[in-house]
Amino acid sequence: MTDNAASLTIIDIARLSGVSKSTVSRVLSGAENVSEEARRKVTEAVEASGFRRNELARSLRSGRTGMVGLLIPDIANPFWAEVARGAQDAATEEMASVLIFNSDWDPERERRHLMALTQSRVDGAIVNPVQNGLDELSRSQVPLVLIGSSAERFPELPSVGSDITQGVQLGLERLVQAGLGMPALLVGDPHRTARERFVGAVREFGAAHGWPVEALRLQDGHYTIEGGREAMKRLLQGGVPRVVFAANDMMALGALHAVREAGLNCPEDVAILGFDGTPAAEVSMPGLTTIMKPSRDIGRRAFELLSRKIAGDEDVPHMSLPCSLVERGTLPTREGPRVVRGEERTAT
Amino acid sequence: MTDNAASLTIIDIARLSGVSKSTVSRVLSGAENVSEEARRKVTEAVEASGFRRNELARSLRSGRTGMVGLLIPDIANPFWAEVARGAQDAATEEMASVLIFNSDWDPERERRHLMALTQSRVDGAIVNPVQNGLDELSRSQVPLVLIGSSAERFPELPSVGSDITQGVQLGLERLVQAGLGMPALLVGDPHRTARERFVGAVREFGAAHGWPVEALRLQDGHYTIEGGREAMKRLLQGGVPRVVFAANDMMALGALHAVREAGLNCPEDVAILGFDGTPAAEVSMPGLTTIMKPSRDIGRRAFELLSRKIAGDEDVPHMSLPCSLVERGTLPTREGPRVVRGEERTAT
DNA sequence: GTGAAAGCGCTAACAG
DNA sequence: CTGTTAGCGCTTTCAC
Repeated sequence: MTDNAASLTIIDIARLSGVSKSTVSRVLSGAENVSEEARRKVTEAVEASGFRRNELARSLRSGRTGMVGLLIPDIANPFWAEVARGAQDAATEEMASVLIFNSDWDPERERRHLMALTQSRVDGAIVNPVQNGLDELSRSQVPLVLIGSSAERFPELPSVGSDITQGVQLGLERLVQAGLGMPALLVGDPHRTARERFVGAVREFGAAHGWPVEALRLQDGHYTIEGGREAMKRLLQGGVPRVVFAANDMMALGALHAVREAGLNCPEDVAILGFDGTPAAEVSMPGLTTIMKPSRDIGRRAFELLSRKIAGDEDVPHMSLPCSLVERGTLPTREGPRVVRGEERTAT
Repeated sequence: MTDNAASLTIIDIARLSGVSKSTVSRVLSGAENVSEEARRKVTEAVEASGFRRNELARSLRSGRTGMVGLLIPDIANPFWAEVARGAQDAATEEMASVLIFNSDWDPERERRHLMALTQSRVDGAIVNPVQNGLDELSRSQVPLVLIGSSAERFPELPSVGSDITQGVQLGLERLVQAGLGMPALLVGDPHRTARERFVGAVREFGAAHGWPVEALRLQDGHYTIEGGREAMKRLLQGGVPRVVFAANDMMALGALHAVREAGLNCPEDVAILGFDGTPAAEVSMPGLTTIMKPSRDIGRRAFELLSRKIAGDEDVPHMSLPCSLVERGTLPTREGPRVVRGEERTAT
């Protein structure tokens, strides 16, 4: 094996195997119309020399890089890490790779990374938009798939998100089965569309089940453990609720702390249901029962949709992936731990 | 602004601004020897047309892609996600981007991704090696920086890791300050070099402090919550230790569960110290006091070293980054919560 | 200071 | 089936 295999070109291989560079190219890209003889000679030369085709040149010529961009708020956030992993898995299967950028929920960074993306000539991009003006990308013709609830602001673009309405229903049904009534709600940032969706779904379900929704108790708080603990404390001051449903796991975990600190027991005195599916929810005592968002699947499906769009498919749909219920210890027991899933929905 | 700005080339800009494409290229790459007049005209044309230079063509010509590869076991693992984030942050500052691949600790996958990396002509790569044969990459001349404790198998390559000896000392010093004696140890996979390092550091410290190290209690278990819980149960059967030091946070968390289940209190009856710094350790009750590995910094420094190596620096060092102590609730209190840091070390 | 010309390594017609 | 011939869009001598 040659040592500086890196600098070998297809011309060297052509010389080594006594054919033209076109033939080498054909063999390399697995074309059919090549004689066995030629294929063998080329293959041998390639293996003997350790040659690797220069993907850069190939991309320049073919216009395809085999790379897609992924623009998310923060890879260090477990939810987004799962999404990224899903996208990578799908990409790997199609021999593609993923370029990841973090926006930190900052429109300016988002804009800059969007530019970097288009310049590096990715074949397409998956983005969780934090701003309204997606001009940069939509103008630059890069095939795009949106992820997350904020995607709804761009109905013209394909998207995949979690079906939070279905998730809420799943949780609420679990509550009625356990004989619990309407939960008090712990919710986060009032500006996110996710919050409205969450509360709306609870109201709807409640109305359909004869709950006194006008008396629904809502406590706002910051989207963190501390925020959840404090919101729960405030809630407790207005009377101990039999069950609380938090819009995210961190707040639910904080609520669990607050319940304990108030000298109450979970799930005996107050039951808690979370929403997210963060790994951290597994380690609390008791473990948090929660509605899990299909994070990894979101990434995977987003890549698949993007793939279709890159291939020229005109009407790539909006997808809503079902949440699942993961039973741990913060709700009164039913028949033991299990996972309930919903069905995937697609709309164009 | 033109609509299909994507398909514009530097020749179009040349025509639009009435200069040659060489001049356009010069302006674009910020060369000095260009008249103000020309620079202005080109700049205007670029802005008016929304032109974006094709990085692919640039890369092909210049041999630089501005991309580095990052090959880690699993981006969905919080530790590696932090490492990735650190590398990305550093990369962004230098206008570079990061291509992430997951090996899942599988040598075969590692090999395949390594090949993909070299073919996409990244400028260099940061890898956590899972196998001994790094032939693929080392042969292919791609600048490389290793991360993680397994990096030591390749002394010829620059690397950055966490100083686990220092981390262990930090924890142990904290124990003696709290008046606690030699801890029982909860350790994971016997084959990883990390384990030996951990135990070795405890023995060394113990010997220096007159501990009866020959009586050191060691309990093996799987590197998970469940594994920790079971290992702790076994340990408990041989007598309740005053304090246990787990080689990783998941096991420590499991131990916490086991202690509770045995009707004991933490930290009153048995104190627990973890090692890792996973976010999940924050949510237990009490929160886990632990030694935190400098994960994000590892990623950042690795990128910086790689950058030097790409720039042609011949003697890029091995780096050992200090761990820090994060106080939460599983050790008897001292003066309240705080973080203690160590110092960074470099060796060539 | 500027333009012309020659590629970077590969793919894709187009003839044979 | 195979070789020849043009480029992909850009950078980079090399003259002027």
